[in-house]
Amino acid sequence: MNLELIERLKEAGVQPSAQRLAVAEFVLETEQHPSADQVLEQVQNALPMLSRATVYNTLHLFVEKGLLRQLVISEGRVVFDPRLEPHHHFIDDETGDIEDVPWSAVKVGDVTGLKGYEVREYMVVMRGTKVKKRR
Amino acid sequence: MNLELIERLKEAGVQPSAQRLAVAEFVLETEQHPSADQVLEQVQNALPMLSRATVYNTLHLFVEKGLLRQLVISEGRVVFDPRLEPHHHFIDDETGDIEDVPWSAVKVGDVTGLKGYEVREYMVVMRGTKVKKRR
DNA sequence: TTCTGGGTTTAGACTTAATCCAGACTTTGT
DNA sequence: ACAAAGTCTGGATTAAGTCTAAACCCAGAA
Repeated sequence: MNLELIERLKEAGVQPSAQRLAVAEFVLETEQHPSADQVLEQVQNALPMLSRATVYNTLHLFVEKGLLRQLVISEGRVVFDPRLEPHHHFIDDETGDIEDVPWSAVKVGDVTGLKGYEVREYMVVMRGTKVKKRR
Repeated sequence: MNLELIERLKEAGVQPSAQRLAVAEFVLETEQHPSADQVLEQVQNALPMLSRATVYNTLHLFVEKGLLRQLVISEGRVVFDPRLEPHHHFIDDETGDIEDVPWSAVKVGDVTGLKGYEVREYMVVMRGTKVKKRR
C-alpha cells in the first residue's frame, strides 16, 4: 500500500520504514500546520507503539531532505508545513491557527537587492482576525 | 536617576519599581532582540537578587502596555523587540541573529484588502546570510 | 510614628516541549 | 545465516516558561 508515498520518500533519500511511512502519511497530506506533538498523537492512532523520539527524528529528517518546511512563527511552537512552494502565512489572533496565503495574493517588492543581505527565502507574516462571511 | 525612563513607564501605565526600572533600562535600550533568559542574565548584573519570575512578569507587562513587541520568528524562542514602529526582520541562517530591516526597504502590495482576513499587522520575514563587505 | 492593604517580588515547584542516550530491534548485502 | 548498518524505543535529561504561596515594600490613614 501507498506505493506513491514510498517512492516519494526514496526519491528524497529517505529509507522508508513503517514508522516513517505512517508519519509521512499524516504530515505530508495534512492541510494543517501540526506541531511535533500533534503529529505524535495522530500517528499513534495507526501505530500505537510509536515513540516520541522517532517522531522528532523523522520530522527533522524530512525537513533535512526537503519534504517539509519548519515554521517558527506561531505562539511559542515549532510547526511543520508540507507545502514547499513559496507562500505567505496568516495567523489568527484568537485561535492561533496558521493559514496559507497564496504567493500571488501579496506582491512584495524586490527583496534580493537588499544591500548587505543574501536573502534565501522570505515570506509575509500577517496577524489579525478572520472576517465572518457577510451575507 | 533616569527620570526619563520613570516618566515613560508611568505614561504607559506601569508603576515603576527598582526591578522594572532595571529591566526597562536594558530591554528598552538594547539594539538586540533578547530572549527572556538573556534579559535575566543581563539585568542580574545590576540587580543580583532578581528572580526569573519577575523578569517574565515584567516583560509581559511591558508587552501588554505597549512598550515592547513580542516576536515569535526565531529558532524556537520568543524574543522581544523594543522598536515599536513597523519594520521587517532578517534572520541570519548561521547565527540565528535577528536584524531589523527598515519598513521602507521593502515594498509590500496591498495586504489590507485580502478577502476574508482583517489584517492587524504584518511584516516580511527574510532568511539568508549576511554578505561580507566587498572591497 | 505605627498600622494596614494593595501591589510587587521571591524561591522553588511544576509543566511542557524538545533532546539525548544506550540498548534492542530490523534490514540489507553477502 | 550472519554481520554491519541503520532504525526505533522508553526513559532520563535539559530548558523555557508558568504558577503559587509567602514575604516584602511603600503610600496613605490613623
